[in-house]
This record gives sequence, C-alpha cells and structure tokens, in this order.
Amino acid sequence: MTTRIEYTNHDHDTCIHAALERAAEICYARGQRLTALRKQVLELVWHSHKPVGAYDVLAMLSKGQDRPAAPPTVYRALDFLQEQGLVHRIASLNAFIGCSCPDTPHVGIFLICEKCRTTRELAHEVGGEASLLPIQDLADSTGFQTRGALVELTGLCPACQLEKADA
Amino acid sequence: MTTRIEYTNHDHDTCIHAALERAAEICYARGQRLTALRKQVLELVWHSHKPVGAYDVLAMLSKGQDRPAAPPTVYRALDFLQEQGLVHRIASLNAFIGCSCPDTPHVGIFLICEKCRTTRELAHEVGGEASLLPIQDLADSTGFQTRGALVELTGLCPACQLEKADA
DNA sequence: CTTGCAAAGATATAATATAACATCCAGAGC
DNA sequence: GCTCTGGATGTTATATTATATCTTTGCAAG
Ligand SMILES: [Zn+2]
Ligand SMILES: [Zn+2]
Ligand SMILES: [Zn+2]
Ligand SMILES: [Zn+2]
Repeated sequence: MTTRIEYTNHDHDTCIHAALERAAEICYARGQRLTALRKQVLELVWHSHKPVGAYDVLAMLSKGQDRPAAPPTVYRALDFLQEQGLVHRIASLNAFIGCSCPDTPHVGIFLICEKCRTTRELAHEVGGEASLLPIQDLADSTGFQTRGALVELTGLCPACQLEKADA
Repeated sequence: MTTRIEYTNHDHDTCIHAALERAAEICYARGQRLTALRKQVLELVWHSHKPVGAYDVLAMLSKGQDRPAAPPTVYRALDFLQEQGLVHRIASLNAFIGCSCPDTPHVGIFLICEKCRTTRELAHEVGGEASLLPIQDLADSTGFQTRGALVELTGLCPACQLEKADA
C-alpha cells in the first residue's frame, strides 16, 4: 500500500530544511563539499515540488545581486548535485527536481502532472524499484546490458483531476 | 521469447523502404498527407537505427540544395510524424528515431547503447507493453491518471559488450 | 609563505526549439 | 477555366537550453 502524499497544505519549509540537512550529511559522509553555492542551488531546486529549469534557478540566484550569475555557475552546481544523487533531471521538461530519497542510488520514476507540473518520485517507494523488473528482464532477454534508466509518466495528479471534474 | 535482432549485416534499404511504404499506407488510411517533404524527413530519420537530431536531418536535407532549409521546416515535419506515431522522440538525446511498429499507438520503450548509440524499441515486442503494467499499477495506486510515458534505458548493446571484452 | 588544486567567476558560443508572418499550392465549388 | 480557401511550406528572427575556455579566488598542505 502506497501512502498518498498531498502537496497542497503541507509545510514545505520542512521539506526544504530536511532535504538540506540530509544533503549535508551525505556529502560529509562521502568527503564531498556541499559549498554555499551548491547548497543554495539545491535549496532553489527544492523551492517547489515542480521541476525547475536551470535558467529559473539562475534567475532566482541572481535576484537582488549586483552582478547576475552566469549559466555555468548553475550547471556546474546541478552537475554536482546530480552526481551525488541529490537532484534528478527530468528529461522531458529539461528541468531538475530534488530527490526525495538521496541516500541510496536509484533509477527515478516520475509522475508529472501535465496541468500543474507537480512531480512525484516513485522509485523509492514500496514496489518502486521492483516495478522496473519486468522491463529490465525484457532488456536482459535481448542481450542488452542496462546501466541507467529514465522513466517519466505524464498525466493528471489527483488534485488536477478534481479541478477538471469541477469545470 | 524475444527475437534477437542484429543490426550489423542487414539490408537496411529494406528497412527504410518498408517503413516508407507502411507510413504511406497509414497516412492514406487516416486521410493525412504524407507530403514529399515529410516523406523525405522520415527517410532521413530512418537513415540508421540510431536516433538522429533535428539539425542532423536539417543538414542532410540541405545538402546539395541551393538554399538550405530552415529549422521550422524540419521541426514541423517531425511534429507531424510524431503525431502520426511514425517517429518517436528520444528525450535523453534530443533526437528522433523511426517507430518500428507505427500501426498502433503505444508507449515507446527504448534501449539506447551508450557506445554506438544504436537504439532498439521494445514496446511493440512480446511483453513490451505488458512490462509497463507494474509501473502503471503503482501510479494508479497513488491516484495519478497516466496519459503518456517515456521509458529510456541506457547501457551496452550486445555488439558493444563483445567489443569491450576484446579490448 | 608559497604552492597546488578545486571551486567559482567571466566571456563567448554552441545546440536545440519556437514565434510570427509571407507565400505557395492542391482541391472544392462556381 | 477561375476563384476561393485552408493546409503546407518558406523566411526571418528570436527564445531556450547547454557547454567550451580561460581567469580568478580561496583554502589548506607542506
Ligand atoms: Zn530520487
Ligand atoms: Zn496537477
Ligand atoms: Zn535497418
Ligand atoms: Zn552499441
């Protein structure tokens, strides 16, 4: 049984804070440096439960600064965060989202709402990784050696289904 | 049991020809116009079993022309071909590949070789669509209403595994 | 102190994709 | 045949995403 998460009416500051704490622990344990910039980018990515573009991060990062940041600044930070498994890239949106379970490496499985863009990661949930096995098996049976994967489902989140029914 | 397809040493002209024939039939049956340009773009996408970028198509299309084609020309043709299910977009590569089973609409499942880029579509094969069911079920259990999906596995194709063993 | 190295800054440019408007052309109806 | 019409294509400009390259900074080991 999968727990249903409601993103409306939740204390998102807690989400952000927890993510930053865990990121710091993980990087410390691995001898990696979660610098101020990297931490700030991670915080901006966690700004919502919707994937955020690199240039959105760039804009947020630059807001109120005398000199705006340049693209490589953001991309480098995002590269680091991806390497550490702290964020995932959503290929279908050219955007990034914080990983909800960065402790162990995993293939991300994402449910992306076409209407509100709210995106939920399933991989870490009960049965998440297991649900990939049939595809893996099929790939194996063709002699393919899988090293990475990308699973993105698009559709309507529960909240947006209700809205649609109202209209 | 899945049939193993070898892309080395096959008569690829036959692949291309068959794909164009079927595309013509499908478009005719649907009252859609497979114009000369669209057909040419489809042929260029089928040029290999590797995903091809829009600008690669553009370059091939423009070769030997007095005035080179412009990006919208190619993107419009690719949009049409995608709508008709004749090509798929590979999000992780920003590239396009001919669909090997365009008769019925389906979610593409792709095996992408990291070394030679040869890409194989599994969705249409025995068990292909079925292999998505566990993920679908998991999505359903969270109340998500799935409308589309994207599955891309990266790794090594059989041929490149052998090469690696040689080295 | 200085030397080395990773991170970040700065500049330029590449690669991918779309907006907006003009023109063409095949087929329907007269 | 002629004209009207709508989809397809041509054309120009620009938006969006990402990277290459070189310089500077900051920190810590020796
Ligand atoms: Zn994750
Ligand atoms: Zn939604
Ligand atoms: Zn072939
Ligand atoms: Zn290969």
